[in-house]
Amino acid sequence: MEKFDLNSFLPYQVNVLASRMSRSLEARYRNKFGITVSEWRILVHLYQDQAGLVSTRDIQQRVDMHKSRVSRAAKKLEGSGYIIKRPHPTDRRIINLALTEKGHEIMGEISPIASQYQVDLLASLGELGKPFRDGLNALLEART
Amino acid sequence: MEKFDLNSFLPYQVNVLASRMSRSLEARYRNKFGITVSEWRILVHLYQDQAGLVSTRDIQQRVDMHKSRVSRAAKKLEGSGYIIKRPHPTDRRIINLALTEKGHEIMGEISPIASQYQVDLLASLGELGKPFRDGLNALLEART
DNA sequence: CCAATATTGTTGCGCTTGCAACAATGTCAA
DNA sequence: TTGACATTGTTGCAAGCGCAACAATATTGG
Repeated sequence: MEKFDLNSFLPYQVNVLASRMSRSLEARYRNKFGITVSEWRILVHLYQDQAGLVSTRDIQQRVDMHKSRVSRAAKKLEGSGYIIKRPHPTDRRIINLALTEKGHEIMGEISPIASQYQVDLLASLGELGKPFRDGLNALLEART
Repeated sequence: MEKFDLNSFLPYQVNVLASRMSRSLEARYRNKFGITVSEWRILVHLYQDQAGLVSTRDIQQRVDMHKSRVSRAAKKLEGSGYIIKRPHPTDRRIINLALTEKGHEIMGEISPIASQYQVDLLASLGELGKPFRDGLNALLEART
C-alpha cells in the first residue's frame, strides 16, 4: 500500500533538482571567482540591465531575494570591488548599484560559463526541453 | 542587446520555484505542527517505508540530505516524540528510526495536505503536467 | 589474530538566511 | 506646515546548513 511517494512529490523533486543545479553551477565558478549564488544574481541583474537605475529594492523585487539578503550580498560585492553604490539623485533612501569595470570583467567570464551550462542542460533534455520550460514558466507565473 | 537573461535561466527558475513551493507548502503545516522541511522528509520516508529498517544512512541516501542534516532533524523529531531511535540488531554503528504512534498520527494529518497541494499544482499545470514531470524526471536522473 | 582501513552518526565551526526591529527619509492628508 | 504613515536599506538574532573532524564500531588483508 503506497501511502505517499516522496520521490514523485513535485515540491521534493523540484527542491532536489534546484540544489543540485546550484551546486553544480556554483562549482564551475566559485573557486575561481569567490562568488555565491546571491552575489551572482545581483551581478547578472546589473549586467543585463545596462540602464543602471538599479536599487536594492529593484533587485529584491525582480530577483526573488529578501531585502536583507540583497543588502548583505551587495555589501560583499562592494567590498570585493565588483560593484559601487551611488546615491539616488532625488530620493536619499535609495541606493543605486552599478557594476565597476572589474564587475564587467568578471561577468564577461562567468556569463559564458552559465550560458554553456544551460546549453548542456537543454541538450540532456532533448525534445523534452520545450515542454519542460513551458511547464516551469506556467508554475512560476501561477503564483504571483 | 541581451547579454544574459536571468529570467529564462533554468537554474534560477528552478531555484525560485523550489523556494516558493517549500515556503507555500510549509506554511500549510509548519505553524500547526512545528515541522520543518528536513523533518518532513524523514517522517514521509518512515511513513511510506513500513519495513522499518530505516537508518540515518538509508535516509541520507534516499532523501538527498547530508548526514549531519539528517542527524539533527532526527534528534529534533525524537525530542518531539514523533520518532524513536532503536539500535540495529547486529551492527552497533547503525541507529534505526521508526515512527511513534504520535508520528503516525501527524503523518495521517499532514500527508493529505501534501497530496492536495500536489493535486492543486497539477491542476494549475493542466495538460503541461505530464511533459513537465517527464522533463523533471529526466533532469533528476541525468545527474546521478 | 591484528593492524590498517572503512563506515556510521554526532558535533564544533563558520557561513548564510529570514524575520523583525530600527533609523533615515519621503509622502500625504488635514 | 505638520503629524501620521509608508518606504528603503541595515542589523541583531536565532535557526539551519555543509564541511570537516571525531569517536565508536565494523571489515578486510596479511
